[in-house]
Amino acid sequence: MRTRVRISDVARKAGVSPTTVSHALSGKRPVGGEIKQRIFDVVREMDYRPNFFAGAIRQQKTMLAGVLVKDCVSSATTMLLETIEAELSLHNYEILLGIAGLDVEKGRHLMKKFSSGMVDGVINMLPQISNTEAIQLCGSTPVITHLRCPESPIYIDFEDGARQALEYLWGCGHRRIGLIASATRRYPVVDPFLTAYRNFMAAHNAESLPELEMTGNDTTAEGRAIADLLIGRGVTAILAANDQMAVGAYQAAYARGMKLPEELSVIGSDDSPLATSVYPALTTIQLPLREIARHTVEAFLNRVNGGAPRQTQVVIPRLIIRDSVAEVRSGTIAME
Amino acid sequence: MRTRVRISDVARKAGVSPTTVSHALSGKRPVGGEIKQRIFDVVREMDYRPNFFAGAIRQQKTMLAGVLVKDCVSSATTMLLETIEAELSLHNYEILLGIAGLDVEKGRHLMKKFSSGMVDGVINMLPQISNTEAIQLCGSTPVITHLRCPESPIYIDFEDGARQALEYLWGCGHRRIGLIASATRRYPVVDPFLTAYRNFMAAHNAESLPELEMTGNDTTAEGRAIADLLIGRGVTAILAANDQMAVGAYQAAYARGMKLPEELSVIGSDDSPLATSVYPALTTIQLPLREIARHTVEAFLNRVNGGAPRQTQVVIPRLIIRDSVAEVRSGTIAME
DNA sequence: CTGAAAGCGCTTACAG
DNA sequence: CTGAAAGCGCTTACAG
Repeated sequence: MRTRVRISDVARKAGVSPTTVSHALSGKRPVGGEIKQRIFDVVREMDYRPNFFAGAIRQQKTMLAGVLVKDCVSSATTMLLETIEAELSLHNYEILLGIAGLDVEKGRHLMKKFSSGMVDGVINMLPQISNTEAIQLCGSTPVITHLRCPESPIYIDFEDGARQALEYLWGCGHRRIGLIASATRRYPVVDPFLTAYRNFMAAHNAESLPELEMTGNDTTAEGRAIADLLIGRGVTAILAANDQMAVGAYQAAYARGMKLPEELSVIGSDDSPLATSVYPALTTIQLPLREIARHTVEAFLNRVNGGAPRQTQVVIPRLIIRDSVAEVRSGTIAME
Repeated sequence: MRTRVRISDVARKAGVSPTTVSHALSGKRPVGGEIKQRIFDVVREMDYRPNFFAGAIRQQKTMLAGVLVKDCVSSATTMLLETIEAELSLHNYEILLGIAGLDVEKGRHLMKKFSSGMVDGVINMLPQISNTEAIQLCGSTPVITHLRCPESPIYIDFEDGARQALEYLWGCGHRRIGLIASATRRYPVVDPFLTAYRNFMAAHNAESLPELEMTGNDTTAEGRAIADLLIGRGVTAILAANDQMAVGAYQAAYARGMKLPEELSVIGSDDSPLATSVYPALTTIQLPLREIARHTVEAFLNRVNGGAPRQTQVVIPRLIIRDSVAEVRSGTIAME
């Protein structure tokens, strides 16, 4: 029972050569009608399945993409992973999944292991491994680093997304807007949310208000603590660099007995499932995931097939308006 | 550049046979100190990495576990996937990930593909594919179906978890408790939450209150709609079969301007990241994930190594008390 | 239209 | 301690 049936078993039983069985199955060469029929019958009867890797080793292709992620729980990764999977499976690629946490060593280990012939190429989404290091670790196996570097196939214009959010808040009369930027998103240089914030305030002749620019580590708990500080400093609205931290702002407000969105407006980023789970539903910056996945996979396939790296594609997020932003009461606007 | 270096390249350069290189690397046979040194030097210099599958095919082991999941977004799957990964990687197994959605055909396709020598065994977590069908699809490749069947290595005693939650609510004075059971969890027979609810009410000489037993499809939206009905029927507390639906109950209450937990107590299940993202933090039933993953992986390895299926292990969830349950005001208790 | 033989890149009896 | 040869299960020139 535990012993697999091989192509030679099928050949023997069908009274032909393995070569013919192989060709009948792959269709790469014509095979006589009657013989073909007999082969298919035997295949069905014996439940023969060609050993995938025996073929792969001969053809020098595994049809596997190694995908390295930090975790599988945070919604940003998870949503991306799922769209990338969908896109890859369109091209008959399966995913060899590596979950490395923030452990540098585990990341390196996995990348080396994957690139020893296990996969045709790897997609590096690990924050702890730079593109340069990834290339070195992967040797002759092509690797693309997902974001965070000039060589990434995709550049998400977070700055524009943040600008859209700020414009919307401004249009609703908010003048004292708190920012919770992300400490992990440092490409280019600093979190684009911070750049957007400063540029926006400058463009509107508002003071840059450094006491309202904060940076958090992406968790709800941190979002809550920072938001509490910001509320203490009199903000009427908060823009957070991800939904987790935005939801932390909800908690800070609720803990003070404030009403949302009347007493505090909040905007998040990512449009994770969280955004529609909380009350009121969170207005948030949505990433064009399909587009991102498509470009990423295209770049991956291109590299796997020996093409040169392509130009980075710029992608623009979009503000999804839900129920977490209210107009500032006229009294407050007059203050301006 | 794109051409890989083979063991024979290393052997030639080091002036030894491939056999010796192989043994030096695997350590399966003593190799002379000086020669060994030379081999290691050449390996480093040429950046040689043994082709994983060439070895695998010879050894009839791929060290890959095929894991089939419905999605990668819902937190229950995601948390489980991550713990299983951690456990598998302890045994040097990597995960070949298949995301099948609810599509029956895609699930079948992946299972067949995986079992054609790609993996040593598969872990089936797809609701749409029963254990019987999985076994048939996998042929000679061992497969274990994660939950939902008597042959599963794990049985989570959801009924006991629900009982704990009901007892806690009862102890806080709640008498009119609404239930939102899960439509997808039908093993054994019906959602154990429903069984627990009926048994509990019977044991406390309470009427079974069929108008308070509802079933939802696991989403926040559905949880909200059902909770709205239940609130209309005068419940003081709601027990939901997952956190998503529990959070839907939050939304229903907030939409009516009710205060949580004073005017409505809520308990969820799974202890997903959502539970600590909402306000007030959700009291919920926690699954012993580590234990589940450990047993599952043990069963997997056992089957892969030719062992017979083992007995199902029963695992008990545990109520995590946070801030979403309040005591019923004395006036209401008097009603009893 | 069909088959015998070589080869993918390794590992492992077998022989020394 | 070392190497030549066979073999893992396929595919694909090569020959007919």
